[in-house]
Amino acid sequence: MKSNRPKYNQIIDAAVIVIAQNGYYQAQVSKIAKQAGVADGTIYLYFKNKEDILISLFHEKMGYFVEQIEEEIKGKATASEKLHVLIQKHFQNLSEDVNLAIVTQLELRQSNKELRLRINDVLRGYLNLIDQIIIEGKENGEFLPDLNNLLARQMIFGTIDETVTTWVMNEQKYSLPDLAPDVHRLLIGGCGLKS
Amino acid sequence: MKSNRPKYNQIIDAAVIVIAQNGYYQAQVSKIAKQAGVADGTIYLYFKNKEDILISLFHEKMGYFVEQIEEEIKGKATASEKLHVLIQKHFQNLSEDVNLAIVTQLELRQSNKELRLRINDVLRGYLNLIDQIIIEGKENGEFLPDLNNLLARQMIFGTIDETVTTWVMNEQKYSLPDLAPDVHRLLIGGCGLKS
Amino acid sequence: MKSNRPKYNQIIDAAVIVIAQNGYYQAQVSKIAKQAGVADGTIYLYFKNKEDILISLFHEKMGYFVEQIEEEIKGKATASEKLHVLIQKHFQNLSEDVNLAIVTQLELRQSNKELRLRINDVLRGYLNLIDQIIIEGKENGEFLPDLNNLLARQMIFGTIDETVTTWVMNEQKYSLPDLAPDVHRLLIGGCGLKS
Amino acid sequence: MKSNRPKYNQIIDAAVIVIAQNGYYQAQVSKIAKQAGVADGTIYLYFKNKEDILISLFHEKMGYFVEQIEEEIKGKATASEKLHVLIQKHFQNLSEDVNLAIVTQLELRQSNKELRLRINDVLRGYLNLIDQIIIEGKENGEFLPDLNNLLARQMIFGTIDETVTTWVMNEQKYSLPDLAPDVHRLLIGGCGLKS
DNA sequence: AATGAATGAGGTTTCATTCAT
DNA sequence: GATGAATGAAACCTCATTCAT
Repeated sequence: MKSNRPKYNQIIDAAVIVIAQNGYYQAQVSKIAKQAGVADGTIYLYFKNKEDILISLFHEKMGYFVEQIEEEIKGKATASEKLHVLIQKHFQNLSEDVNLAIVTQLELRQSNKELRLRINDVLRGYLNLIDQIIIEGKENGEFLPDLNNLLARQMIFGTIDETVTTWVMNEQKYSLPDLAPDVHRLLIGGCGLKS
Repeated sequence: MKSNRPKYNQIIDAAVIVIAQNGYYQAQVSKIAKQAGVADGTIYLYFKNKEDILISLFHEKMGYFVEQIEEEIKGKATASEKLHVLIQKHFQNLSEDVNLAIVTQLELRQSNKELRLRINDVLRGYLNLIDQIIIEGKENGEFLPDLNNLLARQMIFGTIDETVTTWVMNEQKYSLPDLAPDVHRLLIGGCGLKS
Repeated sequence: MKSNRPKYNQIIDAAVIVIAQNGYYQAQVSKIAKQAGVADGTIYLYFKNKEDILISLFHEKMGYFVEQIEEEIKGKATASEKLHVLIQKHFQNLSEDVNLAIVTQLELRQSNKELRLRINDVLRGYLNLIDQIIIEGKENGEFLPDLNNLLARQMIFGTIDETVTTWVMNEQKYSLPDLAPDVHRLLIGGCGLKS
Repeated sequence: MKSNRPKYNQIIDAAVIVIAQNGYYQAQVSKIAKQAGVADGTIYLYFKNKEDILISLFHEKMGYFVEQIEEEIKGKATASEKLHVLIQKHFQNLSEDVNLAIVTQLELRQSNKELRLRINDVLRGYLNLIDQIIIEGKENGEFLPDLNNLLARQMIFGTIDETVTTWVMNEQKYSLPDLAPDVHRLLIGGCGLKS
C-alpha cells in the first residue's frame, strides 16, 4: 500500500476519528467510509480488509513517530538526554492527537491476538530505539554496566505506556508532556549509576 | 455473586481454560458451559451476562492475589522488602497458572473499553497496595521525598506488567520468578535515594 | 443430519417452495426461514450452511425417489418392464410435485460446480439403478449383447432428463406421465424401423 | 452487436477462457477484461451487460456450430447419415475446443434461469436441425412413421448432451469423437434387439 | 473510442440470551 | 435449580456498472 494516494490517508485519518469516538467495535467500515467521504467499496481499493486499515493506521502513525524521534535524538550527546527526548516526544505527540492516543492506548488493544502480533512488529522499530539508547548508556558509563537490557527496556516502555494509558483513562485532565522530566528522572534512577 | 456455590467457581475455572486455549473471541458461552459441565442456560443462573463472567473471573483471581500478597507483606519491615515480595509473588502466581497469565495479560485486554474500566476497578486494590508501599518508603526515608506517587506507581506497575506480558508472549521460555530480584533492583534504583 | 426431526423436514419443504417460486438466487436464507416458520438462526441448528440445505434437499427427495422405484421394480420380470416402471415413476413423482421438478431440473443446476458434484454423488444411486437394468437386459437377451453400458445409461438418463426439463420449461402444459410409454418405446427401440 | 469488430470477438474469446479456467462465479467482468487486454469499461461499449457477453458467446459459438453442421449435412442422402454427421461434428467441435465444452456443458448451466431461457432461444436453431432430420427420416421411411417428433428430438439431444457432459466431467480422459458411431447406432436402434 | 477509479446495494452466518419444560 | 432449543440482530465484503477524463 503506497501512502501518497490522497484517499489512503483520508481513510486512515477517518479511522482514527471513528475508532476514538465510537470504540473499536462500533467502528464499522461503513462509518469509517462515511467519515472519509468515500463509498464503502472504495475502502477495499486501498485496504485488503478491515484489519488492514488498523495495521496500516498503526504503521503510518507509528512510523512517523519513530522517524521523528530518531531525527531529534541524533543531535543529543548522552543516553540520558536521548531518553529524555524520547519520552518528551512520545508524550507530546500523543498529547497533540488525543484521538490517536485513545486508539493506540485503548481501542487497538482490544483487537484480536493476531492483529496485536502484527502491531507488535510495527512496535519493534520503537523498541529498537530504546534498546540502542540502553546499549549506548552502558557503553559510555551513564548506565549500570550489569543492567539487564531486556528488563531495562521493559521498564522504560512499560512505564511510558502505563503513564500514557493512565492519562487517557483520566480523560486527559492534566498535561502529559509536563510529566516527561519526572518520568525521565525516575527511569534514569533505575538505570543510572548510584552517584 | 456469592462464591461458595460450587458451580460458580466451576464456571470461572472453565472460563480461564477456555479463554486461554481458544482466545477471547473463540470463548463462546456455550464452550465455557461445556467445559464447566453445565448447560448454557445454567451460566445465567450464576452470572448476569458474559461480561459478568469475565469481571468475576478477574475479581476472584485478583482478589486472592491481593489477599495473598497483603498477607506476606505484613511481616516485612522495609518498603524495599515489601516491594520485593510483591514482585516475587506476582511473578510466582502467574508463573504457576499459565492459563491465568495468558488470560490476564493477553486475552482479557481485547475486551471492550467498558469491561476494561470495570477490570481497572478490580485492579484498584492492587494499585492501592503499591501506593501504600510508596508512601511508606517515602515516610521512612527509603525513597526520595519528592517522588511523584502516581508516577512511581505507574513505573512499578508498568514495569511488572510489561515484564509478564513479554514473558507470556515469548511462550514462557524462561523462568519468570527468577527475574524478580533484577526487576526489584531496577525499580528501587528509580525510587530510591542516591546513596 | 437426522431426518426425523420435524423442523428439519419443515425447512427442506420450505426450501423447495421458496426456490421454485423465487429462483435459486432469490432464495435467501431469511426467506426460507420465514416460509418454514422458524427464525433465521434455527436453520443453522439443522444445516451447516445454505449449501447444506440444498444437498440435503436433493438427498432426501432423491433418496425417497430411488427407494420407491427400487421397491416397484422388484416385482417386474423383464428389464424392459423395469425400465418402463422407472420412467413411469420418475415422471409421476415429478409430475406430482411440480415445485420439486422446477428445483431439480432448473434451479439446482445453477448452483456452483462443487455443489453439483455433491449432487451427482446423490444421483449415483439412481444411475446405478439404470446400470443394473441394462446389465440384466443384456444378460437375459432383451438388449443387444454388444450394447455399450455407459452410452446406454447416458441415453436413458439423458432422454428422461431432457424430457422432464422440456416439460418444466413449457410450464407443464401437457401430462408428463402420459409420455412414459412413448419414451419407453423410444429407448427400447430407438428411432429406426424394426427390420 | 456486430461481430466484425475485433474487440468484440476478443472479449468473447477471453470470456470462454476465463470461465473455463475460473468457473462461472469467478469469471468477474474485470477478469474477462484483463484477459481480453481491454479496460473494464470497454466491455460495456460492446455488450449491454455481463449477461449479454454470455448470450453473445453462446450465439457466436453455437451459430458457427449450426452453420458448419448444416453445410456438412447437405451432402448426405439419408436421415441416418445426417444424424451421424451431426453427432460426429458435435463431438468433434467440442473435442477440439475443450474450454468451450467446459463452458457450455458445465459453467453456463449455473447461470440464472432467465439467461438459460435466452440460451435456449439460441439453441433453437440446433434443435430445428434435429427436427428436420427426424421429419425427413419419417418421410422417406427410415424412421418409424408413428415416431413422436418431440420425444425423438429429446432423446437425440438428451443423449448427445449427456454424453458430452459425462466426457467433460471425466476430464476428457477418452476420445469423444470415437463415441459417435456407437451413439449413432444407439439412437437409431435403441437398446432392444432388432427383431 | 477507451479508460479505470469509484460506487453502493445486498446476504450469510454467529452467538449471547431467553424461557418453556 | 437445570436444561438446551430457539431466537434475531447486525456487519463485512464483492463486483457489476458508471462516468469524468
